[in-house]
Amino acid sequence: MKKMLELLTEEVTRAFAECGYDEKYGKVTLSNRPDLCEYQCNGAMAAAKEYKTAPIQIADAVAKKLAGSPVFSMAESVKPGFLNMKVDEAYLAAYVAGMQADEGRFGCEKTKHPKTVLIDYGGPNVAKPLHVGHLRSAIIGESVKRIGRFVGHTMIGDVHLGDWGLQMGLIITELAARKPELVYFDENYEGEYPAEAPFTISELEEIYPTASGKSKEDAAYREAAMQATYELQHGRRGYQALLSHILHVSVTDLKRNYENLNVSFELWKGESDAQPYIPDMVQKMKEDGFAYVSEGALVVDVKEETDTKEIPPCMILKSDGASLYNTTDLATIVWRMKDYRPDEIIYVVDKRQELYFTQVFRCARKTGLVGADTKLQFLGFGTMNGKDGKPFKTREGGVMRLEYLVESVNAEMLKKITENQKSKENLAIGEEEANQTARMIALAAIKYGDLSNQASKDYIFDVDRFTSFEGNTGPYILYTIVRIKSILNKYRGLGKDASGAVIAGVHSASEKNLMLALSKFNAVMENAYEETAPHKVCAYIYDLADAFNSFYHDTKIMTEEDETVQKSYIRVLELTKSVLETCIDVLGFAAPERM
RNA sequence: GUGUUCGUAGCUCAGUUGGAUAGAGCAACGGCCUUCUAAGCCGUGGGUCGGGGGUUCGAAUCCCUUCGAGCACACCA
Repeated sequence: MKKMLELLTEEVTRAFAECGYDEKYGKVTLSNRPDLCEYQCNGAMAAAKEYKTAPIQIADAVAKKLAGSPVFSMAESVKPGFLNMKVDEAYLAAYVAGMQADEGRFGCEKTKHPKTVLIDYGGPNVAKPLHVGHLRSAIIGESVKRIGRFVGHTMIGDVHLGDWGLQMGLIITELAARKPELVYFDENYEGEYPAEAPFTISELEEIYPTASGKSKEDAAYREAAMQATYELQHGRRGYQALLSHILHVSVTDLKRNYENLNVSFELWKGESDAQPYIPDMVQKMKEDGFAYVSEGALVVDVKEETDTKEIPPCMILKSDGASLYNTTDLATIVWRMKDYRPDEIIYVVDKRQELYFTQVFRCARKTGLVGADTKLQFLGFGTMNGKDGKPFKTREGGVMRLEYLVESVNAEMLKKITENQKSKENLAIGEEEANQTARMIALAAIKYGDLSNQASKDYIFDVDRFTSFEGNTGPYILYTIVRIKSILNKYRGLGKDASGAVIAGVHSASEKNLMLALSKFNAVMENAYEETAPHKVCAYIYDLADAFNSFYHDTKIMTEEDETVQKSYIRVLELTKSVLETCIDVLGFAAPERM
């Protein structure tokens, strides 16, 4: 379906043309004076210059042409040269009915030019628990992926595991110190290695920080870890067997954690997967004359004339010949292009890495790793701060595990639900349902709290505010959906059925308002994808929920006596519910049945 | 130092890409439940959009300048 604004623009454009003015002036936008009108067109003021005519004269003429239009119930010209319009009720109702007939899409067409988009988010490290720093990447990335998918693109999420480097050597070294008898450390061993890992996830999570701490104080220990890293990377069998154990144990745990956040990845690739591509890539960069030695390191210049500041070259190899983060990221681009040929790669990363990624992107482009037809997009997100405005920490000042954060919000939510249940004897839910509901609301609180802010800005993670059931919060959105579900259940409980009915006209101002909000759905979704801006979906559902709640308040649906009108209401409710559910689904959470 | 992002109500944030009287939520105050979930709805108060200058019919939005804050600036990831 065409967007409402497109349809209105077509109509106004026609009027401009009929008056002899250029069509480009007919653009209709949402009104910023809702007290005066629903839509407006400012084209007359722009046209005034070209035609040397008073804007109000142009607006008058166009308004006259719009009189009697089936699209507008009101179109008038105002003071300087505004065109103010209200959409016709029957026209609007028909549009909304069209949305409903469009099962699952609600008027949002899939893109005519579907792209393959690889989206890199998550970025957890193997053997280290997820902490709050991983939260934003997961939440934002998942949402962008879902929005893209809804709009019709092929979205491939890659977790991009941190599974390479010294950390692996550290773990192996510590393990060797604790259990030297394991076959993995026997260089002469030639048999098969055990299928069972010699450690659990909690041991692993303890081993790494211990080893990391020791290496900072003990030079010999650090040396051993570096040696182990080297041997691992150069094919020592026992160490590679250990690596796959570490990976397996760690990834299993990571998957469980991400699942709790309703976040999933199509690809579980890591930095280690890029390593095989490094030698050829570096070789080619040298041969093509892009890479040269500077201060001992191999670098590629990425300066451009339009730069407002000196951009340092992109380093490919350190002066000791070792690879580094850049090398891995570039080699990752190599396999991504080879295996998936994406039209676009989106990096959902902390915004502090922006300069670094411009270097990598320029280098990839310059050296031909990606062609001009592949877009590399940096989606940087801001820091999650505590109530004090400083980076989020535990009470002790440490990094908070993501699991603990989620658990504490779950607990807080369960407490609130339990309290609330006391006042609702007839709606009381069991303990198990309460637990599950609490988790759903908690997730909505966390995700909505994050996503409703612009991704690129820092934001304050305020548990009390996010878990509040009042105002612009996730719980408020869920509550609205639950209210709708409740009416629909009651309606069906009476043995009634409105499934064949059509949305028949507008019956009140609040219903029109609700329909106006509904009609924006397709434009919002497309725009949210184009601007990779989940917060626009949040703003939309808040508006929609608000419009619904007003409608709900002054419309008695169950006691409506006119059967046709009642069915029409029910259909509007169903559509509102579907649109809200579709929206929260792309944001990555869902609504319970009751709360 | 260079660059960059930002500064909007007491607090947390929007602001449709230059439009009319700058909007929400929280907090404060006042109304609305014998009727579909009051986790709701309706209303009141609260602003030199950091300051100054400019561009034009018109600026929170674009340009300059100034003050203030955050962040980044090749062998970490």
